Amino acid sequence: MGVLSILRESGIFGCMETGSFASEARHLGKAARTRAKLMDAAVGVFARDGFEAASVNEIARAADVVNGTFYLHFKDKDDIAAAVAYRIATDVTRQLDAAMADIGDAIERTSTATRRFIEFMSARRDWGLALFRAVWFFRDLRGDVVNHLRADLERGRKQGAFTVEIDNFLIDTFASMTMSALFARLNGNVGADAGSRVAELQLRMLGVPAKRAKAAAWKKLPVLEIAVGNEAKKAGR
Amino acid sequence: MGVLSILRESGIFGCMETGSFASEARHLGKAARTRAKLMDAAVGVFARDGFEAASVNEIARAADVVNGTFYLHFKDKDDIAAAVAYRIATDVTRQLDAAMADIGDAIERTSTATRRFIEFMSARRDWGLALFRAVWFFRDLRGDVVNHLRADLERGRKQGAFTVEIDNFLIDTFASMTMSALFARLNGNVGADAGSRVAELQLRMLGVPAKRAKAAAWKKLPVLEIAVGNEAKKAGR
Amino acid sequence: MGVLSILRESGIFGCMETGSFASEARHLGKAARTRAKLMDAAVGVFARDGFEAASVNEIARAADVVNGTFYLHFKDKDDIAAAVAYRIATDVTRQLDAAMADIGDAIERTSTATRRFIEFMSARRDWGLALFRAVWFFRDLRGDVVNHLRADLERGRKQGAFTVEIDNFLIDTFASMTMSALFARLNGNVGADAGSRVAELQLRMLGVPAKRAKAAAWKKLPVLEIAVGNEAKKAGR
Amino acid sequence: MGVLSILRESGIFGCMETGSFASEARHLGKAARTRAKLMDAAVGVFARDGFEAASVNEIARAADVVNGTFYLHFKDKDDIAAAVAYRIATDVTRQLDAAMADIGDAIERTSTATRRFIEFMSARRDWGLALFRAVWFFRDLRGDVVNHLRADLERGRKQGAFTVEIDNFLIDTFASMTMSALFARLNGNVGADAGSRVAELQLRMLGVPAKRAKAAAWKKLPVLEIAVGNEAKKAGR
DNA sequence: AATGAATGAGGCTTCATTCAT
DNA sequence: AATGAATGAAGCCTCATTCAT
Repeated sequence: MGVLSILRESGIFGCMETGSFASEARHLGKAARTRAKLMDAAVGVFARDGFEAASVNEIARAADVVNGTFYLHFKDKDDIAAAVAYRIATDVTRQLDAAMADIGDAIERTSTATRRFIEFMSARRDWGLALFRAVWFFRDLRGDVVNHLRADLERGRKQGAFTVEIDNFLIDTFASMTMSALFARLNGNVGADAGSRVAELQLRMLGVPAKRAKAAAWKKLPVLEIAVGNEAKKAGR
Repeated sequence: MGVLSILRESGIFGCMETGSFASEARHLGKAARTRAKLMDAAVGVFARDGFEAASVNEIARAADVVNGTFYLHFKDKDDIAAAVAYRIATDVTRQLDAAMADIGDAIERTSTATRRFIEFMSARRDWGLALFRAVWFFRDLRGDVVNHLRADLERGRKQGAFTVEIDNFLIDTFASMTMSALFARLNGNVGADAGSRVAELQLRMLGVPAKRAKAAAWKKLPVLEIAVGNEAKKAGR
Repeated sequence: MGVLSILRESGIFGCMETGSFASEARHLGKAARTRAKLMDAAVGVFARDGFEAASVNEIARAADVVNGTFYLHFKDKDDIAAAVAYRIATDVTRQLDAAMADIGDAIERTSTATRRFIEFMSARRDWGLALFRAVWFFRDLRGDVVNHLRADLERGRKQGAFTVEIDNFLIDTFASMTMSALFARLNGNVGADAGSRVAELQLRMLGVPAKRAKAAAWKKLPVLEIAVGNEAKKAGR
Repeated sequence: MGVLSILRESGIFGCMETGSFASEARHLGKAARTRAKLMDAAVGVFARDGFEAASVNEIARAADVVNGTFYLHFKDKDDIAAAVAYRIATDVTRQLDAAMADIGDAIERTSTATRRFIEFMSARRDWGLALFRAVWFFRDLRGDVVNHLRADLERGRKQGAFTVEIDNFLIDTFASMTMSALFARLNGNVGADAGSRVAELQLRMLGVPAKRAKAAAWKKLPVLEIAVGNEAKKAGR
């Protein structure tokens, strides 16, 4: 079974009408469902208005509960933002892990991480935009993701594939390139190849020869094959 | 006269007590002086509190005028932000132009632009932080600066120094790397070599051979030489 | 049996962990026990936060039941306050009655009532503080206690011991002196002799000669003697 | 000229329609007038609802300004309460001082202070009720008044007129008697002789012989003579 | 030009109370 | 009997904006 089918089964690339959190909480208690509704609403409002401009009232309204209900579930705006950030970080990390479980080569891993991250976050438009509008409050998201990234970069360094020093500065630079590409993608300033484009640039920056960089960054990801294929569907479920 | 001396005479690297805008407006009418005071105050407040959290009252208080006076000069917070952004963009552009007036080589120009920009914005800590805290409202700042950048990148492409396609996506990526380095610098996460470090990475990304990239990015900038000596003026370039 | 042993057996001077009301309701139905738990909690919260600042939610939390349960037992905060006040008034009256059953002399009765009241309410710190923090809502408490007081004062008047007119104004004044002493005691502004001190002042005010007033107010109360001795039991009644 | 005529001329016993603070601020700036209006309104609301139940919104409404205006003049409810308490304390102290300037005998001073205080506070019904409903927040009021009281009591002790020890406990008891009488007066439970009645009781308590106590407490205060007489006006000064 | 008092909308938060389970 | 989620009114406070002086 291919990578994307995993994603698919997890419901992540499914329809978003009811909100990702809410649909996961469908079978939980009432409180959990309301909490999830609020979190979905918060993501939406953060995405639309940005974190600062978002108001608790607005989040509650978007979640279709009265404002008082909000405080039954969260202490304040920071609280729900932290909850959302944590959930997104967890989800992203889990998905990337799954998507890259069987890739050993550092060059492949590095470019795949960038491409999958952008793919994933643009599929969940609200998440991506919320990230975009509230970067500073989604700081936590960085932790895990960055740790994985660092590991891959260091592996590449040891394998001799990358010729730059791996430190926080490099990682920040690398990450900001990915973010910039994601934002361009979300804003419609670039097509579906945003991931490949930026991945290629990143590899070049790291010291990968141009040719190899292009090959790795544009290599078809198993995903696509599975997405269209027939036997995939069988395998799908 | 050398590059830095231009910067110096412009008062930019001097002390900031009275605020950059106010000191420039010293000889203008009272209205212009108040307007400048407000703009300086706004930069400071944006830098300290971020754009969203900044309040008109706070800006007025920081400018030492009553709140009502604000509205004599600006329509609202967005208005003053735009004015500030425009002035900063103009200043930055002018300074970079001056600093790079006599550099012909695209590789040199590109890396110098990045390094000077970071140098300049970290010297004017408030400007940098305001940019940092209010990126979205300083969007306009991009316009001019980006145009110059595009010109240099295309020149490099034509000269055969750069081997990537120059389009908006590349420019965004390039700019986000510079920004990321500036922010790291302002936050104290990296030393004074932030400019060189990121410039080297940018050149590698653009296709400049590692050795050449390192040489260009870390080359001593004429600045210092020019600042002290007389013959430096000759040596300047 | 002596006076204090009555107090002791009633559990009043014992430890307060479970709350006075709750421990009395130990053998009643579940509803009664919950009601008692709520009343104990209410006293505690009134004592800590004052009546106005106390919230139904807080009382319920302190009683370890959910907020909805409160309304099964009381209409609102006033309702539970009234219930608490009634119970406290009843208890106090009962205890004072018991403690003074065998005292005939009006001077003795008057000073003993004041001293016992202060002793009793400072032993039950929560009750005293609740009284202190919610005087206006414990108005009802006055009724019974005041009636007894009036009887003693009038008796003293008839016996010729007191030389002032006994009316509501005098009783209010007398009561406010006792209260003031209790509050000073609860606040730690005066020691265990608060009762004797104020009783002496009250007797002087009523017209009792200074010497006699001092003697009556500072006379050792039977309590202690009775509490330990055996013959005390005889003396008891 | 007699004491009361001073009070009268000061406008204090005059009509209260516009509020004591506001009428004093009539000739000050707009801000001061609004501030005074708010303080008058606050006294009224405290008197009606008590301090805890009073809301900033309600005070603003009573002062006929919008709620936002409140915060232009006071930080919060505590702030205005402190301002009001300070003003009342100052006024009361000043009036009592004036009313007792020429009394030397401690017995006279003590009973006059009590009687004047009650007279003064019941004339300013709102002040008295506010004191009544918000004792804890008018703590500051005690400071000055109590210091004067202490001085008079100690003077009496030294003169041999009082035979009790003068300490905080006694002063608290004494003050609570005065308060109790004031409250009875405000509630209509006692007539205009409340001051004399309680003053007599206080003197007895302090050790003044019954006869002397009665004489001092019920002695006509110059006020009354002046209020009615003609020659008083001459004598006034 | 500037002042600064006033406005009123809107955000945050708590809490008494109800109601379906 | 008890639960606990939800409600919505009401209180607190800030702030952009206006306006008379």
